[in-house]
Amino acid sequence: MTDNKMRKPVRDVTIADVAEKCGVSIATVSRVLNRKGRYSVETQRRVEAAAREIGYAPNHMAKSLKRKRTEQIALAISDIGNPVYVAMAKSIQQVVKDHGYRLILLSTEALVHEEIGILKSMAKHFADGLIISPLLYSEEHRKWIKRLKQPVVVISGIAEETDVDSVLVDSGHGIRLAMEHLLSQGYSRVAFINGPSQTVPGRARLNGYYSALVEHNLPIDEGLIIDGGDFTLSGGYMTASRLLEISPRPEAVICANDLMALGVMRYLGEKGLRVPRDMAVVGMDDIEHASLAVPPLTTVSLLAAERGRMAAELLMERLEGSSDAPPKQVKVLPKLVVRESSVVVETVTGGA
Amino acid sequence: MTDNKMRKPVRDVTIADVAEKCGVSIATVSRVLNRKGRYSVETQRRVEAAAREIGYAPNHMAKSLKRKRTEQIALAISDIGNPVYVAMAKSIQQVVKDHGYRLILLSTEALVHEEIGILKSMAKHFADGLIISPLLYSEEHRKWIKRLKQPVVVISGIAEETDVDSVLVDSGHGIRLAMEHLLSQGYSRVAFINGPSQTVPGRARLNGYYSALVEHNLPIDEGLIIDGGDFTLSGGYMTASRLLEISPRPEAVICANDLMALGVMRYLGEKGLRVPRDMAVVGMDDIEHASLAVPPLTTVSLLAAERGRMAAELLMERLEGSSDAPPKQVKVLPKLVVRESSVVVETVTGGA
DNA sequence: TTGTAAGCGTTATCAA
DNA sequence: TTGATAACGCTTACAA
Repeated sequence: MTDNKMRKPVRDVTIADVAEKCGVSIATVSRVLNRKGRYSVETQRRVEAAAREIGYAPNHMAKSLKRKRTEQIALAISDIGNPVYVAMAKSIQQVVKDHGYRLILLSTEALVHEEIGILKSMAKHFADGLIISPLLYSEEHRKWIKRLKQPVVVISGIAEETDVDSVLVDSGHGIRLAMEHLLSQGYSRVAFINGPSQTVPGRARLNGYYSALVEHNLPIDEGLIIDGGDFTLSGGYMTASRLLEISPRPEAVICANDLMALGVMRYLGEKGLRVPRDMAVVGMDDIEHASLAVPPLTTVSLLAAERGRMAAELLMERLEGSSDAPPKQVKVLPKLVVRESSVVVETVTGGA
Repeated sequence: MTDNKMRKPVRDVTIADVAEKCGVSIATVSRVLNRKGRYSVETQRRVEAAAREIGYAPNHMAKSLKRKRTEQIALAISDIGNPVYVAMAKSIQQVVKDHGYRLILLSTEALVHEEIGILKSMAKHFADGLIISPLLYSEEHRKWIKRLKQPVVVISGIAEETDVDSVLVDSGHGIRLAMEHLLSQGYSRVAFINGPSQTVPGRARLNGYYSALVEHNLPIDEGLIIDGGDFTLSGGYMTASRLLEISPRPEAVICANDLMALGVMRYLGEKGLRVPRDMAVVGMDDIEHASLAVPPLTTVSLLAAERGRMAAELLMERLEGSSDAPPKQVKVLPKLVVRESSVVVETVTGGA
């Protein structure tokens, strides 16, 4: 209301301005503002007052250049729409913030060249460290990660590479847990809807499915395997129709992730099939939507939040401590979470 | 395998190394690498070869300091777990990338002091521009935004502030659309589950509910209003019980967003109530899950993706063009999306 | 067409 | 306890 046409000042206020303002050198100002070195209380008072008064804010670019650190951590994930990555991001955020870093989230939209692009720009020093959960682990990934000066932590499936810190979870084993559970419930014809099979998680899960079959002396029927597309809700929904084309109809289906499982359940619901009575459904990831689905979805937790936390801690350790310790691989075990979408419904007659 | 203990080089390769390598000055290297100014083809060849050979990557901090631009845009959103913000982020990402900027996503976890923190650190020049969708618009927000040198675009409800570029949507009007629709379907006792009522969207939606009642000469019954907590799935689920405590039971419910509506539908489902037969449900936002819910959820789209795109374009315009043009406010109209969760089910007897 | 040199805003190493 | 001053790695006049 009162401010008439006052343009924002064109040059911004620097350390030199506050130095001049209170008649000390820029060195002193820097010392006071960073609480480094020695200075009198009186000087401190004056510098701080001056800084506040003229609205000084340290220039992050200059600081970074000089200190050779940006105080930023980059997190590269393939899809911010996927609750699993959201969970990871949140726990990572927590850890890095506690250590004084800002987390910057980079979404690659599942594009490999975007991932590589991020790796490349790490070389340009726009962050001090990187946590990446690559969909693919190509030779190019390896090459770039090796070349980087900053520490990198990979969140992935089983170890593709032992040269780099990583947090691993064997999602294939998760699929085996799911299969075991279904068999124990009496289901034996179990279909599998996979995500993109060329990706690391896609491949791991498919292999898990195969080895579960082998493990239990079940026949391998390629007709029971559906390539689901893209790990999304609508991906699951859209491929579900192919599930119903299989004949005889499978008794249960394992989906490569919860989002797809949810999509499948919805399709089944629309077609009038009841879960688990007409078909049992198991997912993977244990996202929030899973527990609130109707019926609540049985799933295999891959402990996303915990993996995130661990990855962040690994990174902080590198950043703050022994940067030349040998690479660490920390493993996490998938955990079966049984809910109603996969348990045989007995006639409820009150249990004793 | 072959690489024995070769430590990553401690100093990284600079423009000076390239210059030395091919016997030209650093100025020439800079010119070639930035394709600026004049140089012979021969020089270009040599510089480029040398750069590639010794693995030169421009130092982003130095470049930023000199050029006074980071080539980064910050996007501050309150919850990366909310699909609405994801949709926004994706379309913003698209636009800024096309203009050569990197988008960095900052999640405030709905904490106001985090929002302010981001505003403050903008003053430190860690990004060239900011898009923010504040939950609250306090005096402190205003103060900081005004002080910033970088352009800021606010994505919000109805204009709180005309001093800054903004993309607005009147979500209160959206609630009115929902109400109108429900009334047209014959529902008249309509409850309202709100998100946090101290937030901008919370307040706007509540006001929308009131004015819809007034508009249609309906009695205002505070008993029909539930403060839902936090705009999340489980928030909706958990408050749904209070919905059923209202007596007589409302015929329909409008939820302040889809996530909460989905939570409500699940609760109702568990309690054996059928939607819309026993209670109609309408949400807001039109997230992907809404169309795939059972039954598909009627909702009011607030055009998140489009608002994101517009905000980004506004920002790019500021950055590339007339930075002293008067602030722009662009408005977007909420749109009703009718699905099955709110339409009275006639006995289906085949249409003409 | 190329090179020299002056910054960008800091931090940090010296002396004073 | 303070102040000059030299970097940090780059861009960009200005000269040559």
